[in-house]
Amino acid sequence: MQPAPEHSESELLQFRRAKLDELQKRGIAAFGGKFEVSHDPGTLRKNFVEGIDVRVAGRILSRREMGKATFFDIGDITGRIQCYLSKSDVSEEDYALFIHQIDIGDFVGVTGQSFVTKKGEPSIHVKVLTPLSKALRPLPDKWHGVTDREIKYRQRYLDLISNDRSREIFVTRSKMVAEIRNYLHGRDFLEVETPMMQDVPGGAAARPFETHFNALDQKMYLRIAPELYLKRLLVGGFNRVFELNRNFRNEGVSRRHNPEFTMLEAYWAYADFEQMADLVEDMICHLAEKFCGGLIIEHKDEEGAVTKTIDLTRPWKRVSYRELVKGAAGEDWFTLSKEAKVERAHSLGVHEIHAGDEHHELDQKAFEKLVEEKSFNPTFVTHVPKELVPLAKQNVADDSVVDVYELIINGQEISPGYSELNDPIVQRQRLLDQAGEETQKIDEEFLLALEHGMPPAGGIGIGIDRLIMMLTGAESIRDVVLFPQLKRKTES
RNA sequence: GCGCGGGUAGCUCAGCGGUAGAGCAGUUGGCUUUUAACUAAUUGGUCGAGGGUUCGAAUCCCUCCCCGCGCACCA
Repeated sequence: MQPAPEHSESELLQFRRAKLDELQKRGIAAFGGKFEVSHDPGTLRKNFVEGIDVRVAGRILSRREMGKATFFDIGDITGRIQCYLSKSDVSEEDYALFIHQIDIGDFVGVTGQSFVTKKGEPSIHVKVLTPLSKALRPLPDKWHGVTDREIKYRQRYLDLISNDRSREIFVTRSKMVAEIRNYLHGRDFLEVETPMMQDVPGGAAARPFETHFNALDQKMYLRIAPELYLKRLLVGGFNRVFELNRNFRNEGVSRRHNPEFTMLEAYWAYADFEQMADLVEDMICHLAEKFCGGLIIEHKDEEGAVTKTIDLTRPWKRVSYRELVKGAAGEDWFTLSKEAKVERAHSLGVHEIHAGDEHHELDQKAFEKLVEEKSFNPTFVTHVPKELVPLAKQNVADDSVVDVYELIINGQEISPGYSELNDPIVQRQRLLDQAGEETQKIDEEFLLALEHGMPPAGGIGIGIDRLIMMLTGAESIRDVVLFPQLKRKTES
């Protein structure tokens, strides 16, 4: 891509260009090549050993010039380490080169010895400094970093360079995702990849993104869920299987929604939703203990004050949907007329509710506003009305509800779990009932697979982004997604 | 899509009808254990874009663009 055309290049950029020219004039590779490193900057500082030879590379993040000597910090995603360069160690010419041609923001390699300064700072006494890459633009404010949300998201690299907190979140996310895979592999789940481009977008109720397959001249959709393919694998004999990857939903963006989001789905043959709840509870606690220092998760604001505390101590509450709604909206809620429900909701401060809706929609609205958004500690909501969940088994004792849980933590749904519906005849009818109102196509290939026999199974989905938000205390999904979707920035 | 808030130097922000400001970064110096180093001097702006009101607009009005928050759709 070409750099954006500018009326007149700012002085800042001109100086850096001039420095680049000077380096090249002297035959120094401004954009260097291989540099063998013995340590990463942050790793060296963490496991510091004094008096050893080291070769470390990184970006210059700050510097403190003191005449004939200079301290500077180099760093990367692992952290930073201080370097000390003295005029007496290098030639006058080289020292001047460092002062005048090397900037904060440049990548350099340092060769030298580890030592500790008077003030106790682990440092590298630099003997050779190797320019590795010239930065033609300056870094954000060294103290405040980038705070402009738009720059944070559009130029995430600047956020990562300058904000410790962002760096920590994304490193933690990566480790958590790896640990989730380990956890499932350790329980003999096989990871698979199923189509992201689908002919019939199924497995959830959501508007899909559309695309076109030129070679076949056919409309395709980005998947809204992998569920119907993973169930085909249950039919095929994969008795423990999972997929951890992206879903796409063509809907609004918000603090809790990114149109592409990461979902874990796992299916376990011969299990039921309660066994899946045990699995999820154990897995999330495992992550919290491994990465968050325990089961008490504190969310903090900018100043470090605790704004929210989530207690993951087991066992987690398991309560039926109706009990929760009754507890929040009144014991008589389910006996009320539509109008009475709306009136009751208004009196409880819920105004986004309309008498024109079906009863189950009114119930769901009351649930979302009065229960879900106010539940921070984990709650497995069980016995959910069947209208809301067409792919789960109906309860034997009460066929108006399904054998599922919906796990609520941090005021959001983090994970649903089902006893999966494996009766092809009932499944067809349930899909038809839903398709009627949503005008969705039926995935006949999926039903064909079910007709060949799918073992009874438990299944889960876990919204990974929201899970990471909950565990890291991020307030917005954009703080746990490296490159969140933003509107195209037009010339103006 | 609707409502509210925001967009000023590379970054963080102040200014809110009367000559465009500060800190950091940058530039030129001083300083060989500093760490938001210190210190002297100094450069840097189509005030998001376009239109209007006014003697005069970063500031008031209109339209548009982008970001954030809330609502709606949804996980």
